[in-house]
Amino acid sequence: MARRSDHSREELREMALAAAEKIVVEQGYDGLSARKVATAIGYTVGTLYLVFENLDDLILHINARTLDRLHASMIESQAQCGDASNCLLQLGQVYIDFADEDPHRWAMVFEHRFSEDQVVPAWYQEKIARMFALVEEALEPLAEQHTRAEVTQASRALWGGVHGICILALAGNLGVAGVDSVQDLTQTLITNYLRGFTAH
Amino acid sequence: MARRSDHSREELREMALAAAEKIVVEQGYDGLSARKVATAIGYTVGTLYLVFENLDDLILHINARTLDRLHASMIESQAQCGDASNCLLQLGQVYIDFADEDPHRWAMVFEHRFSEDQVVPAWYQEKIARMFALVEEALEPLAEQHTRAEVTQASRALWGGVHGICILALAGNLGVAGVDSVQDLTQTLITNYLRGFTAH
DNA sequence: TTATTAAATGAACGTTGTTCAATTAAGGGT
DNA sequence: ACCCTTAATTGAACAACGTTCATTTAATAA
Repeated sequence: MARRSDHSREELREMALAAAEKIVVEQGYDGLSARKVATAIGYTVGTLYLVFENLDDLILHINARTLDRLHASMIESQAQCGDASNCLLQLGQVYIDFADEDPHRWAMVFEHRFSEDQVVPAWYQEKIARMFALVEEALEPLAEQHTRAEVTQASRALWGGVHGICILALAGNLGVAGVDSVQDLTQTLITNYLRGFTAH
Repeated sequence: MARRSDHSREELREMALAAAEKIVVEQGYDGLSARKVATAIGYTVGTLYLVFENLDDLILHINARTLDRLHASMIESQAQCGDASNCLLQLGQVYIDFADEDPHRWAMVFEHRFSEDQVVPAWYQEKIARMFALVEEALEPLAEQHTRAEVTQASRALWGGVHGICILALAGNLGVAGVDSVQDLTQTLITNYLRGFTAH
């Protein structure tokens, strides 16, 4: 039934995503364009639009992969991390390392604004929620004195905080240089926050 | 000596900035274009480039204004804010309110990435540093047990944190709706952080 | 061998940032 | 009153962008 196809639709998607990721990693978001991706996989622009709705759709799927890798790293760090406090510190470290090692891909997840009419699909939102769930889980052992709602609240506040340090540092707005300084800031935030959170 | 000038260079800059701000406020960063600004002030594109180096330069100056207004709001909130802890809580509230009331202008300050070769001028960096200095000042009374360097560190961690909540909430990544929830999160972060910071 | 049909193309459209030769008009000199 | 100088302003031009879709290509079924 299939006509003229060197690659299936699914193969095409995979090739396009891989090529696009390569461009983003090397040249940042601004370096990405439909024609560049198409050329990189040996096809023309038109073909790209048979496989993705538009560029935002492509970016959404790249971001989904990035979030998957980030989540995997975070999960891995929780395998044997000691006490609850240490587990949270490790989550922070993994998060900062991840952003530092692949700033362009990370930036695209958290800085790219999708066009307002485009709805961010539920399965994508879930990938973000998953990250916070991990923090919430790590926070649980320290929260005997708190309700469930308070723990949810705390995980959002704490992780929003870690994220903020990360984003300001990467943009060069924190007046700090080097990953180590950013790690220090993050550890400071987490440590002090937890001390406050667990104080009776 | 002056030839054909309905407006001086300085007037032109002012008009362009005002028009561009209007566009950003109403349509967001994506709605901004050199031609739109030029049309809005009754000139053509070319003229805009006599007065600004390029679009990034224009945006930099809009952002500078935004930072000035933000700084003024933060200063004002510190006039009579009670004890140190309350002063910091007020700073947080002002920050969130500011972002909430003018999300497009705020987003352009913290989400627009300037092209990498372009150097962000010192006077601009200073406007960012000024904000952190304010936090540091408010933190001072609570820091008897800490060195100067630790207070600087703490102000960056804390304000990075507030910023992170703000940015995630505005992007809709925190699963919360309404300014009040964001204010709650911020207050949670500041309160717990301070409790940890001041614990002996 | 031909007809069918899906795959792939690439020209076209409207938009973008940016440049710069060409044009315009105001003031001073005669 | 005239021209000439000179700064102010223009707008056509360029390359690149996202997106669309009539057209072409080629693999299969008949």
